[in-house]
Amino acid sequence: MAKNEKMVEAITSMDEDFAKWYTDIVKKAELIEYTSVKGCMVIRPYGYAIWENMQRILDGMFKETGHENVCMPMFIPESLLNKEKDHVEGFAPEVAWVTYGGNEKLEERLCVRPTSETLFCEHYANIVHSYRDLPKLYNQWVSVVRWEKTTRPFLRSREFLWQEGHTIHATAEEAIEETERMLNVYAKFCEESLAMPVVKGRKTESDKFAGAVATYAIEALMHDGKALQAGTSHYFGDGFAKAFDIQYTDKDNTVKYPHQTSWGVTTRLIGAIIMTHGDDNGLVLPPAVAPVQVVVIPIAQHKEGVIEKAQELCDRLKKAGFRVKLDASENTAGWKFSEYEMKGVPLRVEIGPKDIESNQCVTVTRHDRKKTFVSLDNLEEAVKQELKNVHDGLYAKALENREKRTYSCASIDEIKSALEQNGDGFVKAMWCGDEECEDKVKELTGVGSRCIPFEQENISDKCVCCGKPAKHMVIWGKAY
RNA sequence: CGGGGCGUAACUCAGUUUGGUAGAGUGCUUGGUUUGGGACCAAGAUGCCGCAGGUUCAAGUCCUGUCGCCCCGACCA
Repeated sequence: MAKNEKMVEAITSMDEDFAKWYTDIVKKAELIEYTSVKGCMVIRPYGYAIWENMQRILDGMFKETGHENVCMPMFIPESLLNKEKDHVEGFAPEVAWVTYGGNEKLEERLCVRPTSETLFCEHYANIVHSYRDLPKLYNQWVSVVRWEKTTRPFLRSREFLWQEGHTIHATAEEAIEETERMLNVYAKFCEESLAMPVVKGRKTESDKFAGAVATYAIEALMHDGKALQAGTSHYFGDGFAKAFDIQYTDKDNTVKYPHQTSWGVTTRLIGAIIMTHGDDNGLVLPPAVAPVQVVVIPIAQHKEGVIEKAQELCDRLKKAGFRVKLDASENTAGWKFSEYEMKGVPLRVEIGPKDIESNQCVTVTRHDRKKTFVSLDNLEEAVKQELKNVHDGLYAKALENREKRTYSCASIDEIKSALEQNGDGFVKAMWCGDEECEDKVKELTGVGSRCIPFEQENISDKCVCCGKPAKHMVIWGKAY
């Protein structure tokens, strides 16, 4: 028991201080290291491997839906950024500027891309001339810079990695369809690869992307009851096309403006995984993106034949396509157990002299520490099943937390008391569509609008704030 | 940008009130004993005390300035 206490001491408990728990995890699981520039972090091999797995899966989904990867420059001349009014107003306060090249002051300053709509538009204006040139379905995997005032690893850093899809279409219908398609891709990815349930919906006018006609988002609920935007997809209409003079000649020989979209997810998703699945023993990784899915730990490894047998299991699992690691280091077995729990490895396989005698091994699932004795004859099949159990278990647990923390409220007082009694969470409440009411709800209750879910419910007929006829059910919450 | 906290060994921190040889635990290295939930013994290595001025015989400690980081708000992926 004394030993157990020591394990818990290593990480601040979630209940005691969620923010500190979070930073403990990112440091102790060796995901990141801080650098001398505020808000800029080193993503260490273990953290980066998670991102690489996400990239691989998402990139496959993008390719399947017809997209091509490109790479835009990282600098945007000020005049280019300024072309679309809403867009520049939204981003100007947080861009970083380059004013010198070597010792020479630049004629025109360059901003370090905070997002690349303007660059894609400039490019599209050059290459799109005919309906035959459409659509263009482009994506890029790059980093962007936003000079944030308050920073947190993965959740809000000054430089972050992301993918940004930018597409351009002949018709509004096609572009809207694309916007929805990619939002669905994100939702599918979150649920099937990250074991993270999400709510799909549309952002309110005040919350939409700078320059967009409509912004759609997937919203997830973290373990502490705060909401996290996990991905966004924007429909631009022809606003950018007009601002950047992108035109094409249609079949009917008339000149038209095309319609555009953009969509993105970022390394913030790593933060989402941590805060959705993690516990007081450390990180818990969904098997689909875990850098190491299975760790093999030899027990009493000094005894003859143990390491060899452990190596054999490791090789078999590798051959079967799992990401597997053997830890034959000098550390004690107990130390290794804690270490890989800290690092969130979904499944542990223990093999010792007693197991070898009876042709078995022990598997332990990370999220519930359930031990299972497995015959070595069907190791691969059992591991596959246990990894599925971890994924399903994580999803169920996350969903349960979200349901437990989702409150339907018909009045401001109901919102207040629900949050007070049960803690932060998603509040479902009706809204008249008026921005004044949106602001007032936030002011009175502390929760802001997260999205207008596609799946609507009728909580009541009246706006939760002003009592006038309601237009939508909105999900409200405190945001990261 | 407001409020709070903190910069001393790789990490966590003591030492600052009252100036006087730079400390502890963990980790690291070496050797030995251990090994089914963060083992034990012994020996060792490791410091521009964030940075720059100032006061003083003497500064980690006092004064002035400055930089950075963390947390909480407001804003954002």
